[in-house]
Amino acid sequence: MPGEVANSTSGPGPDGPRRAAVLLPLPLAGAYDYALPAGLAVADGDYVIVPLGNREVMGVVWGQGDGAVDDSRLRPVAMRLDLPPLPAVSRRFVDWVAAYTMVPPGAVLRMTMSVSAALEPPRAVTAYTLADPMPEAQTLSPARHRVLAVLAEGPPRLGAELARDAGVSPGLVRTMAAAGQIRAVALAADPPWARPDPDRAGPDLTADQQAAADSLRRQVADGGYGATLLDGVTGSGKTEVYFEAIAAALAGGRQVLVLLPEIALSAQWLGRFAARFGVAPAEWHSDLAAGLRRRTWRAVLTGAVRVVVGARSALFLPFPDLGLIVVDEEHEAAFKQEDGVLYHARDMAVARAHLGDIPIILASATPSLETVVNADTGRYRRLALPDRHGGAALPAITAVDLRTDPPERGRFLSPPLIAAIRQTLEAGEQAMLFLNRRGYAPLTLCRACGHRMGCPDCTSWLVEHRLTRRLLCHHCGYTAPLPSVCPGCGAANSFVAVGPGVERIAEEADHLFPDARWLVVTSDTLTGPKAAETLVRQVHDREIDLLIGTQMIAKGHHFPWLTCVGVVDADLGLAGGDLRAAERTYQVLHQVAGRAGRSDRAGRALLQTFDPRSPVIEALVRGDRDGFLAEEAAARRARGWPPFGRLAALIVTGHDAALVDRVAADLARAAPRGPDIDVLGPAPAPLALLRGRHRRRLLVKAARRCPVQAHIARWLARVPVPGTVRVTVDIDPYSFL
DNA sequence: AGCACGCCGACT
DNA sequence: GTCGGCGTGCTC
Repeated sequence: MPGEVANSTSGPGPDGPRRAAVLLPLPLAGAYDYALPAGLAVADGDYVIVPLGNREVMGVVWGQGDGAVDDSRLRPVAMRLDLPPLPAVSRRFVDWVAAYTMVPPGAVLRMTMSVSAALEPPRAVTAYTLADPMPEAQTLSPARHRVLAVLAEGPPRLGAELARDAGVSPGLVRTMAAAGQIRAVALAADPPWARPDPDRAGPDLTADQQAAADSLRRQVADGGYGATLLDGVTGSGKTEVYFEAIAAALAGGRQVLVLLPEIALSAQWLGRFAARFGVAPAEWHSDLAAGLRRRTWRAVLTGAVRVVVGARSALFLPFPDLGLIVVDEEHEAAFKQEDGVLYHARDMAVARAHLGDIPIILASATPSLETVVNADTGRYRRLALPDRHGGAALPAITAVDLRTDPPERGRFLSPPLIAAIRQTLEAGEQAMLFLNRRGYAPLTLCRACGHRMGCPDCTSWLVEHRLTRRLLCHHCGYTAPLPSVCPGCGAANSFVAVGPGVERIAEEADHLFPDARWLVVTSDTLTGPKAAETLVRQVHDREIDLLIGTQMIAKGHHFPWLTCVGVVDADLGLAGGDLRAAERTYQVLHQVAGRAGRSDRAGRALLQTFDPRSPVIEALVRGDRDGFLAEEAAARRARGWPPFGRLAALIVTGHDAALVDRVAADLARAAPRGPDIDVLGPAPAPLALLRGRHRRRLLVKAARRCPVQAHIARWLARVPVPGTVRVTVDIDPYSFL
């Protein structure tokens, strides 16, 4: 109401100016207080523009202000934006995530507002329609006639569209408008969002799928918080099952969020969604075009968008009426954000569901141990889909012992694997070679002096990439051409490539199978949704015989003629001190193996390993996922590791190694210790030097019920840290680098 | 996050 | 002698 004075946020006293706390999307310690000018009424959640220093920034009203800053220092709120407020549940979520991850709330708010010009009103666009009066026909060229003919058929058209349909240049359209031969009109830029239709008939479900779908539908209809693990083997049709839960939420008039680990590779997912609901969902990910990003963000806030599918950042969209969250491939490490605000999107999604009092579905063929334990203890419900859709069998997995069946010297494919691929190709079927390492060789050394090519800014070797003829640091992106002489001794032609990357495997495959049409698939070669689409089509049309790739080829595409998968180095992920190394190796190898034989053709997978007796390899060969998880759970319980205990990492970084060491040592001395909490370290991080900054790590190990954040907050408060040294807290770390 | 203020090398 | 590199500190 214009001129209204009383409102929910003004404070504190009757004498001073009315004030409002405004949270800014910046890493400040908390909300700042601003004065409310007479006549401006604001409520919690309102988007406002406020002065900050010599600029103006957008923020969100966050309560009434605590009065800690003197009235005289207050600056006035510049304006309130004409937008629906940030919903209360989103505000509580921001505060909750900030407290949990130990970052300033403004840093979390930034993730809910990460839209350039999000708050500008929709930009009007120019469209064209027939002029009145019409120009005299005989004076016009054929091209101009075509423009008029297109416009005569219907509503005003956008310039680019009109030009395309009339087969003329966009310039001609503008020329005609300037000459008054057609008329320019302003149109609202935001066309309405198509609504997914929950009542369309879905695909036929098996009895198992139907039972699971019915159960999920009931839960969504009943509403309220509840987490469900949808545990289905590869190819069991999990997606179709949770689509029914989405349908139920849509039928109830609620919004839905689906989180996927890799939105770029989800063309097939989008196709299935469109088949079920008639239209595509709204997408949300980091490389959305600016205009679409702004439009999508606004439409989520106004409720015009009903379903969003996105990467982890979609979790922070301002849904006013979210009724269901689905996290697909919930075990994926890609859900852990590893820079900026360090959070795990799956865990935060569960918290979001809790705060919103709505159901959440976690889907996976190889669920994380965390989720499995939550299901076992009854915190989560479990719905199992044990059978492959259409009765297709899981591939037979065998281990190839590299000690008894070694490759030729200087090569990486063993005789049994070569034979299997040859057989597959001769049968006219497709094969895949998996190696989770980009480039040609992970290490380049000088045969003459032993010099190893390392990154100047990181503790890591430079990886040779033959496609680009360069050395590349996979940690910081440093790149340099391969030098002509050794920087250590000056010898020429002395470099040897040590170890394989996918490019080297491709070279070997090309030599072994000269007639096969092969393709290397990595993040270097598969750069966008377009490229992914092309790849899928090429494999589908059998223009490719052999795929060679990294993790990117492990993802859920169904290729009916792909019947043989070779894992070049099954031991690769097991090295290093990562507590989830075995679990992750199981998940990724299971997923890769599952690419083979998904239709009526039997598939097989061969794992090259130096340790076929390791629990991971044995479990994969036996197909004993649950046995593996039980063993893994027992081991972690015995050591008090997650999910039976809690971890947090402190990473101390700075340019001055000695100073970093001193701060890390000071922190260790002041560390909290007790029956429920212990601190290990400091140790140089495995990447002791990253992007030119020296790193030391401390690891906090605590009991499950220990309030780790409170301990860490008190701890950091009693250790002075110079400004040049940064201490980052990683709650529930996934990476130990 | 910006943006200004603050001290040390290559230019007119 | 200045221009400007980015390290450090502040923004209600």
